[in-house]
Amino acid sequence: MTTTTPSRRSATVAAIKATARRLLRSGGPAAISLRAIAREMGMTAPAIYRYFPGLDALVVDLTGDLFAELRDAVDRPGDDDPLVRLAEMGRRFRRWALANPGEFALAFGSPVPGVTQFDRHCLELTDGGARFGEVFLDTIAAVYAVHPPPPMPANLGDPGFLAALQPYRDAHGDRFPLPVVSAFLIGWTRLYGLVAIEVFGHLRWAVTDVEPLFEAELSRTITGMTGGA
Amino acid sequence: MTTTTPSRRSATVAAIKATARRLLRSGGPAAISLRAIAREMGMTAPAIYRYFPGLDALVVDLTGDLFAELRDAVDRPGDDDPLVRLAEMGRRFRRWALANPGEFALAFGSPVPGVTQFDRHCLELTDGGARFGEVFLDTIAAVYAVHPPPPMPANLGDPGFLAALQPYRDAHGDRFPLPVVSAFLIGWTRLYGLVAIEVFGHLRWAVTDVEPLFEAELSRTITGMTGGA
DNA sequence: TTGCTGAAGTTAACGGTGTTCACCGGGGCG
DNA sequence: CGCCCCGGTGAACACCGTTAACTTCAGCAA
Repeated sequence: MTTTTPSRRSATVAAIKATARRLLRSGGPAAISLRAIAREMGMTAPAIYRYFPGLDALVVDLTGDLFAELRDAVDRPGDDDPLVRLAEMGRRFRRWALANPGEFALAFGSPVPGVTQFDRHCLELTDGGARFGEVFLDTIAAVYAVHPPPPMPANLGDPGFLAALQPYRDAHGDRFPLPVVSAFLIGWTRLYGLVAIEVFGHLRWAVTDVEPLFEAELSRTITGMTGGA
Repeated sequence: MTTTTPSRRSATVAAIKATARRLLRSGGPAAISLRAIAREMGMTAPAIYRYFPGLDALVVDLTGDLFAELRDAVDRPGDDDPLVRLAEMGRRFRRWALANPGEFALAFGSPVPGVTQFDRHCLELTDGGARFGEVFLDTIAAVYAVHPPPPMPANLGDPGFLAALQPYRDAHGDRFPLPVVSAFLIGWTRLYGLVAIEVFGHLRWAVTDVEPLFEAELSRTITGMTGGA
């Protein structure tokens, strides 16, 4: 058990991830390569295997950090009306994604590369996704502590849907009532769609500035959470 | 001008794309490589350069085909109520995406690889995206020929938003009235979000079966197109 | 028939990638 | 002192895109 300084190892790990992050910022996810990282650090690529079992593991680890960073960037504890806070969280999410497109692509883009890492990827990042969703779930719960929840949409009260919620239940138990979960799923899906379609440029054939659409859809979603249709 | 059989060349082009498609189906977008294609065809990789200027061009070409195929898979000419037809188109889109995740990732996933091909990619596929959106625009126009359009959401009547619609206008002119465009943008964004989040597995931490959520959001969106909030 | 031309494919090579293996230097501990 | 093992190197293998030079061969013209 030669501990040396245990901080030395973790410092190198942090340096590796910082270098990977820099490559991600400048060249997108595909620019992250072990050899490029090692080159920038004045090392050789095999040395990184002392710290990570492979490139995939490094990327997954980095992505986990991104979820935490994004959670901090989005979370906005305050004593405002939770509805206002929720809207502001949506805007902060969009702002972070637009400012960090490569990071967004890593965390929320298309995985599907090799079927091999696909499962491992998802399993290890389940925690990140769940903890990220928690921030929104908390705020929506705060909303429904003030405003009455709207009537549940059809299909979302079925026992089949309740059974489909098993993964969520494993992560969060019964901490949130069903209307909160339902509102979260709808709101998060819309927010994801708006931001992903903008960051990935899939609406560039139609519109140059997505912000008006975003604001319209955001306010429509927020107001829909309290009794609207 | 030794034409030989001009069909021979186009047959080889088709064979190359078919092989690429097969690799895409079995191993995702990252599995498409010139060497693998050539290997499966009993050729060598440089031979493919007689037909495509490079891997990127091949992938872009293939993606263009996917847009056309998807348009055919989604389009449902019929004399039903256009609202019913629109809902069925949404379901067909989801079904196609779930059955062809790799293809969906190629057409609607995160680009962002190298900044180089990014622009070229988008420019060449603008046409595909626009022609694909056309199918939905047509149907929504048919909807509003029968049902009255809902009140325009805030922000989407601003002159700023009208100016932002320039790319759309370049592609489609003034063929569709503003409420049609507005309803399309909202509906398409929601549909994209629902399907992408499911295909990419970003909701697997919460839910095993997205279908109830999809159906709830779909019907909410469809009904919202005719006077609902 | 001969000869040219151009399309289609090959081999070899360069630089890039992840990953594995054998090796080695040096610091902490028994 | 001697051992061990952590962190690093170098070489190698297999894969990738891409380029250049070369061959092969069908088809047309003189």
